[in-house]
Amino acid sequence: MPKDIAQANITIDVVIFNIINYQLHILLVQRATPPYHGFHSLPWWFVKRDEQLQQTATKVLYRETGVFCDYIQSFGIFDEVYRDPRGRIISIWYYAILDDTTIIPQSWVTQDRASFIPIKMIGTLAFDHNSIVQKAYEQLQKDIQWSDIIKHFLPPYFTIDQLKKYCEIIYNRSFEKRNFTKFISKNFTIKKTTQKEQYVAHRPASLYRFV
Amino acid sequence: MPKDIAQANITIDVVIFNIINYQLHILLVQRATPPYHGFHSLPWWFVKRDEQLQQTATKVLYRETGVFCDYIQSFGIFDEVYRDPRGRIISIWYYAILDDTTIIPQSWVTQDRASFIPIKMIGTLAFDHNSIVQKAYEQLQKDIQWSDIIKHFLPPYFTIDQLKKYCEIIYNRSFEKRNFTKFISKNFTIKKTTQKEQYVAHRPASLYRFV
DNA sequence: CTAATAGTGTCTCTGAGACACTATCTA
DNA sequence: TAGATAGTGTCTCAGAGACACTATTAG
Repeated sequence: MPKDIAQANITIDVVIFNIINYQLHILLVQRATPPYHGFHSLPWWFVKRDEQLQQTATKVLYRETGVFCDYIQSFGIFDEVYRDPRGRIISIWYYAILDDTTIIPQSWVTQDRASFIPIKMIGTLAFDHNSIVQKAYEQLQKDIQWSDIIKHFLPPYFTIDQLKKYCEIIYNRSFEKRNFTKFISKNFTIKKTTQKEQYVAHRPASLYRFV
Repeated sequence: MPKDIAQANITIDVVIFNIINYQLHILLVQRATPPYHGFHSLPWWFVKRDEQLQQTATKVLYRETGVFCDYIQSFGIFDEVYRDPRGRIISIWYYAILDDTTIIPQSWVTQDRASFIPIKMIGTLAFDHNSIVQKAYEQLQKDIQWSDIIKHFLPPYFTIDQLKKYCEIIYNRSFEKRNFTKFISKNFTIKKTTQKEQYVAHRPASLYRFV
């Protein structure tokens, strides 16, 4: 093996999406040290010797939320040739989706000041994290067109109206009820259950689930 | 920095696409050493200390073809936790597009037995390279929907029929001439020139170019 | 003129968008 | 019954597909 091969440290940055109160949120951590002291940044960590990248991403998610999720996906790489004496660092970006019934434990595994911030309220982040968030959001919008990924935002049982609202949030546009119903019954593999929503002061909607 | 952080070597694997004689080809190299001795594999190389990943990808392309191209794009990562004493290796996948007028120099920079193989003729490749090629092809098809990437396959001046045939090759389906004309004039930024194709025994078609 | 492909007119069909209607539940 | 949302019927419009037509070149 040639002598001048890069020996890089690898870090995983994770953009964690969650829809709370019908608003798209992202998990951010407040930095306690320079640089960018006090600024929000994406949660990240180093890949350890015997870890797959995906494992590290899962661990970063767990460390900040106390939960695991079933959808975590790589969407890009950032490589800057550092002159840092500690060596070169390569960042690999992941995004993860949490469904809105996930209960985030109150006591985090770490002491990081992590919180979900509405994506529309995000200010200036540390490093180039604003552009990473933007790229993750664009990737999410693209990926959702090719699959059933939207289901990872939803609880196991949901109403058509809820699915419609979640789609509207991700796509940042509105859909007409009738046309939306026609679209999903043609393009999604969802199934009507015999159950109905409860505690509503009107005709209750049927609950559906992904099959 | 913690002690148990992965110090990985990074390699770049490149899937080089080219349309030759109206067939989609991929550049493959015949392996001269075990493992998979004699099998075809994708061209690859290590990232050097002071190189950006993209630079390495460009160099891999140059080394095998003697040319540079203006479209080269990352589309995935492969990480296996090697127990190899030389250390961990992470592979980053790129795909590149060459246009069909590119003259590939006869004497390669390296002595690798590199050749363009029609994608439909590819047999069993070394390692998991069959699945990488498949992923690259899928990514190419997706990316082309969002942009003018098809132009990188084409010479600077081309006819509508040529553009149509190239689209048919990438999408692996046929288009109807009239509808295709309507589609591209609405969705592509191409411009008719005053030039016409030459040496044809029939009405010559106008030449177009991307703007 | 003929042969061949370039390039266009227009009908159909499918699916998104718009909007009004009926259905079914609680209070 | 009133109020509210669930769920459906159907018209319109834009774009893809199909197909036949006219245009223009070489020989």
